[in-house]
Amino acid sequence: MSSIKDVAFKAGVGIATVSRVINQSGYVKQETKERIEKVIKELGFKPNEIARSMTQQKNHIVAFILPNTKHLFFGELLYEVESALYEKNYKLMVCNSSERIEKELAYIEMLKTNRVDSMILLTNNDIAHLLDKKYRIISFDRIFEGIPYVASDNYEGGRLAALHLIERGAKKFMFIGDDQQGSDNIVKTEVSKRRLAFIETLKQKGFHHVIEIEYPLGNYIDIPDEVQQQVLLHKDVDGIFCISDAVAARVIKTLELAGKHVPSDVKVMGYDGGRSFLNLGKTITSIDQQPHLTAKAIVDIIEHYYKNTTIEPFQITPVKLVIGETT
Amino acid sequence: MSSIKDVAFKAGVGIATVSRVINQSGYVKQETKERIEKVIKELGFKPNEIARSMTQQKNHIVAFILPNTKHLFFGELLYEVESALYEKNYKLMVCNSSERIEKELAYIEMLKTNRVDSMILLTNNDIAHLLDKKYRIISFDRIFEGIPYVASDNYEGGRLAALHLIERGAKKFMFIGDDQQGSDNIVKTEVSKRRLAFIETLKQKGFHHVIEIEYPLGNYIDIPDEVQQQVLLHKDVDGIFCISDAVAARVIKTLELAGKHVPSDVKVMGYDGGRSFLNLGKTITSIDQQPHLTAKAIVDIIEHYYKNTTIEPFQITPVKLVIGETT
DNA sequence: TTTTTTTATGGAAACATTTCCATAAAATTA
DNA sequence: TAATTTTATGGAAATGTTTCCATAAAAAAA
Repeated sequence: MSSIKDVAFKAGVGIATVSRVINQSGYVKQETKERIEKVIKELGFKPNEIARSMTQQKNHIVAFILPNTKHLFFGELLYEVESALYEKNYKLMVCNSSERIEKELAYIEMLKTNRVDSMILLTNNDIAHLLDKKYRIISFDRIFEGIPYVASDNYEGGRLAALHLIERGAKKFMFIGDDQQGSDNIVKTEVSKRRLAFIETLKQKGFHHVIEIEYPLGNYIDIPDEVQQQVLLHKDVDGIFCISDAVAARVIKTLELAGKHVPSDVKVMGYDGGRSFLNLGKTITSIDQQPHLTAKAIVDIIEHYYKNTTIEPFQITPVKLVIGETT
Repeated sequence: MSSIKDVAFKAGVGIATVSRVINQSGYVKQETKERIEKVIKELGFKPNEIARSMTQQKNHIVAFILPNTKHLFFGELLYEVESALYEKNYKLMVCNSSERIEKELAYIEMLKTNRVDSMILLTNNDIAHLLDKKYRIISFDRIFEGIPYVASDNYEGGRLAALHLIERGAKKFMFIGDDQQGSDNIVKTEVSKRRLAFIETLKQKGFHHVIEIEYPLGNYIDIPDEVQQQVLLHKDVDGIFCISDAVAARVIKTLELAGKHVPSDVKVMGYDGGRSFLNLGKTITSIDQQPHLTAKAIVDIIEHYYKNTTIEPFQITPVKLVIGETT
């Protein structure tokens, strides 16, 4: 690979002049510029990004720590984030933490040693104290002291769910979601507002009793048996709001295996947009977090980090009710 | 951030000696080594990976170009590849090409300018001619001249599917899969062996007529209406093998909406392991590509690139029949 | 014309490492 | 003891850029 030196030599100029042409900075005579550009083309010269990172002590790479790309919602979010970053000429590095704090820490170390530009963090571990303020960190859906975050409007999501289930005639409600009594190092999440809004909205409409079922955090794929048993225990429930489509799918299956019909006996809602293309049965009524909007907000904050030093503390993006066949 | 210079100064040694300690190379007196290590700890020194990349002209990053992380199988594969790379201390960069050749090319450019170690390529575009042999490229499931590739045993997958459907009593078969008459720039894929093996195996067992239905390549999420119509046209078919679980799910839904029962009327198989956690209805009988094995094979080849210069031309990993409720 | 400003250019330092080479001390062998 | 080998160390070059600074030519202003 030819270097800037080769270009300078062949064009009969100094390397500083070539650098100015590449970066379109400073003064360069039109004639000289054209000559240099011609040589660049001839040699097929491309600036070495590593050397550039060297002088600038940063590398135009954004790292994304998330639990697991196997989870459909995360796959979608990853897709949207990568697309949005690509537009701005950033590269994306991915870390599946599997919720393991040691892997998260290893990647944070990488953030420092590789001079990664910024890092998007999606975790339930409280690692805020390890994050020096000088690093550009954006949290998704989790609130860490002093760190900007992006989340979709979880409160509105919960509210829409409540209103929709009421509208469809449900009278007795259940919420199935994250365990709020988690261990010490679990951080405050925006997600918890789904539950809050659901319950508050129902209360406003005169429904004061909501059955709440907890399931262990971080368990994105398998839903524990005890949750399924709990679901079947409350036979009079006719409106269920689940923390995610994945949970909703399991709940629906549990109900149907037990002889209940969805939606005529029980209406069930999920969360994440019901976009599963491997959906064999009914389409799920769901709240769409519109990951393209959250991704855009994340990238906006990353850009913001560059232009201003004052940082937008947080961004809440709108959600949307998607009506399927389960309500 | 403190540099190797700071460490050298504080420990009263030259920077070359510190470098030797960091890299465990050359001679360093035990006593000196301990003193340096103490200083490293005190200063919290971490070697700057960008500077390291600078001298070595490579950066311990592997890029993965794939169509779309929203597709569950790709999400799984990505997960496994990242996990396997992490063990070997590589970082993973992700590119969703959306099958757009210009985005693939932009990332290949990046491979060159960023001195990325190696690149995993999953594409239907024939971009082999653009890939200089000096770059470390591994192809997944696609065959490019002179480029090593990894694929799961697609032939065996097709064979297992045929045998299983026969065993379950099917008599009249259908295959639904990738359009083989694609445009010029579509490359030879390992995937095509699924179809081949399916048909050959059926022939061996005395079933000579298999209905083949094509659907446009690269269409991972939506399955065209014409495919659905074709499926319903052949009313006597009782054994269907689909190119992926995503396709199978749609086919099953199509059949059931038309009043056919799966599996009593028609047996349907998919491909990719049937692991959809948003599976509302039946679990799908499928061929598991065991992405953890393909991921390991990919990383093995990447490692191989370093140790030997002669390259293993390809690796075929085993598949597994997973029996669900659709056969 | 002289002075000032603007335009144009290149040399060299800096970024943080690794590695080659030279040198010297210590250990081993003759 | 002398010669050789092994161990130990540091200086300096090299990696490919950007950027600061100096210098000079050209253009504008006085």
